[in-house]
Amino acid sequence: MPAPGDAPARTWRAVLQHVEQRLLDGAVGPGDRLPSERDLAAELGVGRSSVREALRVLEVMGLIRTSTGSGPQAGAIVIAAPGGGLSALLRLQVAAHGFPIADVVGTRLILEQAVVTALAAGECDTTAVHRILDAMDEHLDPADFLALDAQLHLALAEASGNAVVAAMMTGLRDSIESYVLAGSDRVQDWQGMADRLRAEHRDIVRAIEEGRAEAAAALVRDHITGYYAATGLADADQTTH
Amino acid sequence: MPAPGDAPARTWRAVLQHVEQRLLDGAVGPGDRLPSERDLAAELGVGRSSVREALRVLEVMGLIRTSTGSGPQAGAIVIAAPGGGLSALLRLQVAAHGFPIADVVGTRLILEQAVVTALAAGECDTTAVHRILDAMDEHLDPADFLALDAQLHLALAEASGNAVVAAMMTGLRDSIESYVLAGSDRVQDWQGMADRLRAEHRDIVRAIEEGRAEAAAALVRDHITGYYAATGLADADQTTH
DNA sequence: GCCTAAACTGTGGTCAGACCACAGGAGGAT
DNA sequence: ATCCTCCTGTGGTCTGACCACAGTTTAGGC
Repeated sequence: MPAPGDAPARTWRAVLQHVEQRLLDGAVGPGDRLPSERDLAAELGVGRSSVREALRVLEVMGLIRTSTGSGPQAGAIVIAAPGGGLSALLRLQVAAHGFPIADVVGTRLILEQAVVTALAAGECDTTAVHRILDAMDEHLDPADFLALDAQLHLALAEASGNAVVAAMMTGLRDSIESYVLAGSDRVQDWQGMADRLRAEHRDIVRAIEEGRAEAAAALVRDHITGYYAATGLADADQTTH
Repeated sequence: MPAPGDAPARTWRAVLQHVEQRLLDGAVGPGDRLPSERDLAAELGVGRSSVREALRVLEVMGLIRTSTGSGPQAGAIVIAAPGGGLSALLRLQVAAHGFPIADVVGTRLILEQAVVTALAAGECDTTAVHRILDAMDEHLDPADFLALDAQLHLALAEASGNAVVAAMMTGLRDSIESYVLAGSDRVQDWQGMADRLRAEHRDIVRAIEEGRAEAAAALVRDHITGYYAATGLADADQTTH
């Protein structure tokens, strides 16, 4: 028996489940095209609006990409791009006060520490990381600098090989991007702050490459909490070890 | 300059941004009602279909709840319920092979360890946890047992006070619920497995209450990896310390 | 005057049809 | 062989209509 507050049969949910089932069956996978909206509607005996609402959900969740026109690239094709959906979800929840910013930062802290700990423990390819590190020496504009900073942290997450962690970290970062950017305005000596962040980045990467897991985790923790403290955002000092 | 592949002005996105802006402005918050679909359409000068597609997105992301009828409880009401949206997102991504199950389990491992570590480090209320613990002594059916197990882990996450972590853990768990359930069929001696899980749960809670953070983390790691190993799912032995 | 039941209003949910812009393929003209 | 035009099918959007539903209002009976 389902929960008493179960939804009373919404058509678009049926469409969603149908597509999800196709996904689970393996009938369609990344790269494949979904039937056209009109075909799907006729196949399921529902209106096109219901199909569209279901496809809209799949689109914002990063499961499909829709294109107009004709040919093999047109229509709804399955892409499994988790990043965008998570970012949108977290950003909206933060906007609606469902997620306190402190909790977002705290979660990022947990994931980042786990990432560098794992990287330090095993072999990993840091060429992409070093390229971003070098690029950050050039730029001085806060917005560009922070964009590269996000890329750097994402590169570390991807190097750890866990797609879920990488997607979540991207989403967490994106969801508070505007706050991070606004915080940069409150920094008096941005040049000094940038230099400090650069140095901390290189310290972290060095600790990873030398296999000092505990040190890398501590450096990351200080790196993140330090920036948020300096910019007047939440201290976010919880759920850390 | 935005990315070259920027979406060419989709109407429903404009509606979404409009609502998001209202959320950010604080013009509407949890508990408030959104304008009716027809009013919103007229206000923005768009069709009702576009409004509906935007509201559909907000609904699946757990931001609003829609009800038919009239009165104060009808219409689209802002609720900031992050759990459902995250669960749906992760479940769909797993279905579309965007997220390997091993990565989901690995991420859960990271978060659960962080949760118990934080709980052991500070004071926390474990009455809700103990209630679930006692309830698990009664039930024997695998499905019911695993449902209570999920509740237990969720209660721990909520006790840590981080809403984002709690929501993510719920989502991660839900997204692989079917696999976990299927795995229970492969267990020869379910009674023995249940007893083992019960004992492990109590060990974990005891370690938390006694402030043994390192031990609690280790117990949680063994608890989760042990079950997945016994049920033939991914060993998921990555990004742990 | 009070209570009950019917009618009303406004809501989301769904469908049908229409039109548009767009991208590719088919076909003929050069 | 090349280029150009027309055609087809796609998603994107709008409009109008109808339904089920839940409150609110009103009319009716007592």
